[in-house]
Amino acid sequence: MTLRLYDTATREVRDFVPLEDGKAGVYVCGLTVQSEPHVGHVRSAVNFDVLRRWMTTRGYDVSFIRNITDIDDKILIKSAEQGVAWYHLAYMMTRELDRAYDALYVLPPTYEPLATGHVPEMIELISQLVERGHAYVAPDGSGDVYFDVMSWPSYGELSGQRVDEMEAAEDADPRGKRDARDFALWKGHKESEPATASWPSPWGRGRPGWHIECSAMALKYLGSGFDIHGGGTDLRFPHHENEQAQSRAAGHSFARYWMHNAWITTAGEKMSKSLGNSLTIPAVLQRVRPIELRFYIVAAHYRSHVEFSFEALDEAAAGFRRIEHFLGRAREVLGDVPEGGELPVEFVEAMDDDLGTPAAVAVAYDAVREGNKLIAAGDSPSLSAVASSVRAMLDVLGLDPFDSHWSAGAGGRDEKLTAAINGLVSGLLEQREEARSNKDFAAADAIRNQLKAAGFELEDTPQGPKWTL
RNA sequence: GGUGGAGUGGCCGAGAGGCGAGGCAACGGACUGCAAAUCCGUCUACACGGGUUCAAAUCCCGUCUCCACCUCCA
Repeated sequence: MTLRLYDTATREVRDFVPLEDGKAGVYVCGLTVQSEPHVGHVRSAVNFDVLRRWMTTRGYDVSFIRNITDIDDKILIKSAEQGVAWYHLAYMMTRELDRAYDALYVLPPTYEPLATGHVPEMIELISQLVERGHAYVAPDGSGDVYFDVMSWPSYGELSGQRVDEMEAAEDADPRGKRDARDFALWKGHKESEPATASWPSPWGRGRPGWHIECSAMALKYLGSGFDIHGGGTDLRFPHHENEQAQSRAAGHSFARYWMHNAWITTAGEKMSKSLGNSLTIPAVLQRVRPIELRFYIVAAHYRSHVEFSFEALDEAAAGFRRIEHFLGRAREVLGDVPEGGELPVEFVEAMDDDLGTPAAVAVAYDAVREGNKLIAAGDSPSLSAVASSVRAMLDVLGLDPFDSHWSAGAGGRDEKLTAAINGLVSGLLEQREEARSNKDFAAADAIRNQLKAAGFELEDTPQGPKWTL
C-alpha cells in the first residue's frame, strides 16, 4: 500500500513518492497575523496536521514548515487604525494563533519562520530574478520591484489558467507595472508607513511582497526542490501560482505536490477576514470542547466544503462522545487501555487514499461497536485489543482522549474538583442504592431527578452507579 | 469572459459502474424496577431530462441551481 495524495497541479490522486526515501518536506502557508484566528484558519492547520501525523505514522521523517506572515498591507492598516505598532499587533495575533493551535492539538511545526526574519533571503531571491530577466525595478521611482509575468511562459500552469484569459483587477492600480498581471516582489517604502516597516535593499528601503516570502522560506528550510506545498484553496491563485513561477524562474524546481484544503463557510459565505464575519476559536470553544471541534473538522474530508453550523457541530460532538464513552468504559473494565494498538487495514487504506478521514472515522466506529459488544460479553483480552486499536486510530487523528494533551488540558485542578464532587455525589448515590434495594423507587428516582437537575447523568452498571456531567 | 468544484435519506457526511460507508436524530425490540448506557432492527437516498450498459448515485450528452478563484484571504 502506498500513500496517495490529490495533487492540485495535476488534478489527480497520485502515489506519493518522496524526493528522498523515508523523508518528506512539507511547507504549509500559515496565516497573516492581522486578526483573531477563526474556524476556517484552524481547519487548514488541522487538515495539514493530520497529513503530517499520518506521514509520520507511515514512517516518514517529516520536515514540516509553516510560516507566519507578520508584515503586510493589512497589518499596517489595522495597526494604524488601532493606534498600535504593527509588530505589536502581529505579535499579539501570533500568540492568539498559537493558543488556538494548541487548544486543538495542532502539533508545533518543525519550524515556524517569520517573514520579517527572512528579508535577506527574499532580497537574494529577488536579485536573482532581476538578473535572470524575470523581474524589473519599476521605472516610476517608487522603489517597487515586479515579477515579469510575460517573461515566464508557463505562468498560469498551477491554476490551469491562460494569462490572456485572466480578468484584470477592476480597481488595479497599474503603478509602475509593465503588465497588469505582474505582481510585486518588493514594495518601496512609502512616507505614510512606519519607518520600522522597511528594510534596506539594492532598490532602496522597502518591504517584501507577500508571495516572495513563502518562496524564500520554503527554499531556505526545505531546499531547492521539496515534496509538498499546502494551504487553503484560495491560495492556489494567485499566491501559489506566483510562488511557483518566481521560484522556478529563479532556477528552483520547488514543490512536487500541491495540496489545498477546502473552506468552511457560514451561511454560504466564507469566513473571510475581510468580511468580518469571523467565527473565532474562543467563541466556538464556549460551545464545544476543543477535542470535539477537532473531531468535527477531521470527520469531513479536507477537500470537501463544509457548511459550518452549530447544529452540525453539536451532532459531531455527540458522536465523538460515544467513542470517548466506550474508551472510558473499556478502561474501567481493563484497568488500562494500552497505547500502540494495531491500526485496522481498512483504516490504513482509508488514510492512504488521500487522507480519507471520513472512512477512517467509520472504521473507528465499527471498532467501538465491536468493543461495546465485548464489554457486554466480558471478553477482556479481545476488548483490550479492540480498545487499543481505537486509541491508535484516534491518536493518528490527534483525537486520543487519553492523550496527556487533552487530559493535561483539564489540569490538576479538575481532578481535585472531580474528587470533591464525587465525595458529595457518592453520599446521594448510596442513599439511592439503599432505596432501590428496598424497592422504594419513588425515593430512588427523586434522588436521580435531583442530580439530573444539577446536571448529573446517572448510569447504572453492574459495578454500581456511575455519574457524568 | 476564463478556471475549478458541488447538488446524496429528517439532518450531517463518505463513496465514484454491480456488493446498503459512518454518524446524529426518530421509531420498534432486547436489557433495566423505570431510566441511562449498550446491542439488534426500521427509515433503501443520490438536482432534473435523455443516453450508453446485462447493470448507472457513479460513465456520456443536455438542463437547472449553488459555490470558489481570476493579484488582500486558510
